[in-house]
Amino acid sequence: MKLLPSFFQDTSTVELARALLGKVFVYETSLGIISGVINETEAYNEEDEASHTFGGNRTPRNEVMFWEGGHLYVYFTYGMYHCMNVVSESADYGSAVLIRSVIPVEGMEIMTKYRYGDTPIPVFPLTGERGKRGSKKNLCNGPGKLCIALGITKEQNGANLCTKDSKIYLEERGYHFSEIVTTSRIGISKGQEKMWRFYAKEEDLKREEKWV
DNA sequence: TACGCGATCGTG
DNA sequence: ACGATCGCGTAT
Repeated sequence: MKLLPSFFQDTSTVELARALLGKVFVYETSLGIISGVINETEAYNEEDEASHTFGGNRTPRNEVMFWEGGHLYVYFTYGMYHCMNVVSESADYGSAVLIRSVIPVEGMEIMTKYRYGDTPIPVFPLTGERGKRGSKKNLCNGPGKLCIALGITKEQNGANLCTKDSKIYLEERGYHFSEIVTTSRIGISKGQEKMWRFYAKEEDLKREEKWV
C-alpha cells in the first residue's frame, strides 16, 4: 500500500525526514521493480538558509518544492549528479526531504547495471568508467549514487508518489531501525547549526514479523 | 550574455 | 585533499 498524501503533508518537514527512515522507496521500471529501505535523509524548508527555497525563493528549478507534499523533486548538481527529494507539507510552501541513502531490497541486478553501465538504456553519466562493482552496501549510499542506481533523473522531477497508477512511490513494509542518529547536514555552508540530518546504520535494520 | 558556485563521488 | 563538469542564480 502506497503511503498517502497525509503522510507527507500532515507533519513538519523535519519530522517527515525522521519518519521516512525505514520506509521503502519503490520504482516500477520497464526492467523490473527496484526498491530500497531509506536509511539517511535531510530536511530543507523556507526558513533554512541552506535550502533552494530559502525566504520563499521560487524559481523554475525548485518549483516542485512548492507543490503539495507527496511529489518527487529531482535536481542536477555539481554538473554530474542528480539528487532526489520527497516534497513535504502543503502547496506554496517550499520544503522537501533529501534522500541521501537507501539499502537495496529488490532489483539489485538492475541497480548494478545502472551504476556500472551494463544497461541497454545508456542514460546515466559516468556509469561505466568509475569504481568497482557495488556491494549491497556501496550501491546506493549517497544522494548522487542512489539516483544513478535507481534510474532517477530530471525526467522523474515532479512525479506524484501517491496516485493509484504512479510507478514511483513509498511503502511501509515493517522495517525498523533501533537507533537513529541526528547530525548537521552534509555539503552545506549556511545552516550548519540545524541538526536536520537523520541516519541509521545498516546493521541496525530489523524487520517486524507482521506489518500493515 | 557572462561568470562563479554547488544538498557529490571516486581516486589518490 | 582534489578534480570532473554544467545547470542555475545573480550580476552585468
